[in-house]
Amino acid sequence: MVKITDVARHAGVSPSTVSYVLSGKRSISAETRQRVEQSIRTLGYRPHAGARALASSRSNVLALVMPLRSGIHLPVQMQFAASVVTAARTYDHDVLLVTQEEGEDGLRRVTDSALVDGLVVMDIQMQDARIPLLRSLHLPSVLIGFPAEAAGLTCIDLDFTATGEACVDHLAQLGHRCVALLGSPPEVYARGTGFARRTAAGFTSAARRHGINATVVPVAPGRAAAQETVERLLHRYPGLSAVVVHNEPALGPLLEAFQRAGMRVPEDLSVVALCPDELAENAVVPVSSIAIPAAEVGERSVELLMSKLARGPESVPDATLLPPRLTPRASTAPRRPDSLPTAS
Amino acid sequence: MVKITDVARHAGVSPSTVSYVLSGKRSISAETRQRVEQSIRTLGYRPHAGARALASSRSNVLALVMPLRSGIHLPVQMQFAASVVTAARTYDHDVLLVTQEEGEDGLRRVTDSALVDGLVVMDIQMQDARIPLLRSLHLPSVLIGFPAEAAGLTCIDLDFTATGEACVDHLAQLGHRCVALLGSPPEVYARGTGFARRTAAGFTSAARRHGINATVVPVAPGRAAAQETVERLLHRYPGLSAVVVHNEPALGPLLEAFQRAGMRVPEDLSVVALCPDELAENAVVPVSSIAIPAAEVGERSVELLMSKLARGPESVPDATLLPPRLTPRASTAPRRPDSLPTAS
DNA sequence: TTGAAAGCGCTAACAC
DNA sequence: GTGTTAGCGCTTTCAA
Repeated sequence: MVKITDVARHAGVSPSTVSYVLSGKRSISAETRQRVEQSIRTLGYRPHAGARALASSRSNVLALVMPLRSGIHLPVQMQFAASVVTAARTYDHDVLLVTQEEGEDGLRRVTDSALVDGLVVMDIQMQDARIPLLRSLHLPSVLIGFPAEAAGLTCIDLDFTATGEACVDHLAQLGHRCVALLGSPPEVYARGTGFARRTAAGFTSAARRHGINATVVPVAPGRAAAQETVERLLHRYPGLSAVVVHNEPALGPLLEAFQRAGMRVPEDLSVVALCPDELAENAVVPVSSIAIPAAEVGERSVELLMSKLARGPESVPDATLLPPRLTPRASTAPRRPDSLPTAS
Repeated sequence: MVKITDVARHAGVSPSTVSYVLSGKRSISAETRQRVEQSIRTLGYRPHAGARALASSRSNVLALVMPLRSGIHLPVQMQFAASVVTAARTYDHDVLLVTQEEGEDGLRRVTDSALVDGLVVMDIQMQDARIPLLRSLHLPSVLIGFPAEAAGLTCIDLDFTATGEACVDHLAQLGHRCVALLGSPPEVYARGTGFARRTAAGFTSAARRHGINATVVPVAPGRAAAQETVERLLHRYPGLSAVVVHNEPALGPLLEAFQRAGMRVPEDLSVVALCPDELAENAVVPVSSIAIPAAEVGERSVELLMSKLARGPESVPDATLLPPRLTPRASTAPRRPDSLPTAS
């Protein structure tokens, strides 16, 4: 194994100079730098990670805590992991994979042993058992998603309020005057789950702004529930010409139910969904949609973490909300003049 | 931070004793051990990973090299990653995520810097550019899949020969006497790709053993090609009553083509596929299938790596082939007596 | 069965 | 702008 003293000898300098050339933590004359860099290259020197970590109390590794069991959203998760790894490499860091299942012990372990310099924690729940630990840690962390009590934590996610608004804006622009948000199961709203409420709030306020008739309807799981929801909805709002679906597993069943009710998409009904692009593209009718920007979330979360690492926790905002991007597909079209909404 | 000397003092022993209690590398009197373990617990001691790595030249981390871009097989990949991480934890190791895209440089980096003790490399190609490097490395590695030249490497994968055989055995048992293997695109066979050839070999030899009429047909990509392949096949083998599909993307189109040709599954045609369970379950007709045993591959690959680490490279076989497990679903049924094969 | 002490390879004062 | 050197916290001889 070639070590720093070998490089130093080869370049005719001291070990510290080699170290400083590598870290850039003090100025080095151009010619010395050249010589050292050349020696590093010809000797194929790579600093010993453990030694470096011990001496500098920096491992240059960050933990990515993610659910590895969950069967849903895999493409999104992978995209996310990929962008975290890629972004980390950009900052000369590696990524240690920690499973959600290890829970707080996992965090403790990688943290107490100084294995990692910081944490990116995915899949944050409203009431997340790890939050207190994360708060007490002296290591910086970035959370994907917002817990109920987010003050003092660095969180990042899609801006769901803006997302709800964007959906309505899109539909309003197409002339729709009566819209519904088909959302999560009732208990999700009851629980006060953040993203569901925020989407609904954005949806509602944008509708008000546009002077549009709007309603929010929870959708219980299952094909039957979807069918029933649609029937009731159409009965109650005969003028309905557009819906926003914020309930991934229900998207297919809902589309089917509308079709069965004689509503063609997009001729009779425009549909916007909040779901992964893959799902939207492969629906019976390709669905206009807004997806969680997984790659961007990953990249930004690493940037936030690196900033905290380099410039302290005050250097980043508590919350960063990524703007939604709506991809128009075949499921949204201008409202047909004959499908006027009934007076609200 | 609590360090080993703190524990030593607290327990009234020397640092080395604490170290030995932790590593078990020399015998400790029961009462000393008790005392030390108690001190460790009350102080919440966790060895510093870097210091340990430096002193012992073992990082207790292994690299998982996987493709993070690929859009296919995600569930399988995730399952695999999950089982690698879980198995690694079993051996008190952590997992560093390295992307396929980093290629040989990535391997060099984590390897030369002593970041990891060994490597699990997924998605090995027949002609894999990383093989020479992997060979020259002094670190142990385990490859998922078999390259063209596998001698001296530790490789693990599903036993594709046995898989081809198992499919035929299943069909023969159901009374089928004329079967076809609908395989990969022609160029895959031309390239001599290992798993494709091995499956075909197993298929053919089992058919011979059973005295069954068998043919192997490559399937080009695309819906049209599938349709054409089916038409030609049925024309040429009017007595065909069962097929094995070893071509994931073609499965759907092939099923459709058979249906269009008037062959109902399983009444007129039994179908076995080699694909992820998820795909098999969600096909038009749930398809009897053999899946790559991702979780098992992951677990076993870690076991192999740990064995090489602990007992040397000679302690493990070069090749480990996992036995196929066929899951019967609705797509296979006894041959109908009236659909007798024509004399071959 | 246990302790003392010499490093492991690097970084970061401190000195010039 | 560069060199000297004292650790970083642990493991592992060597010695008892």
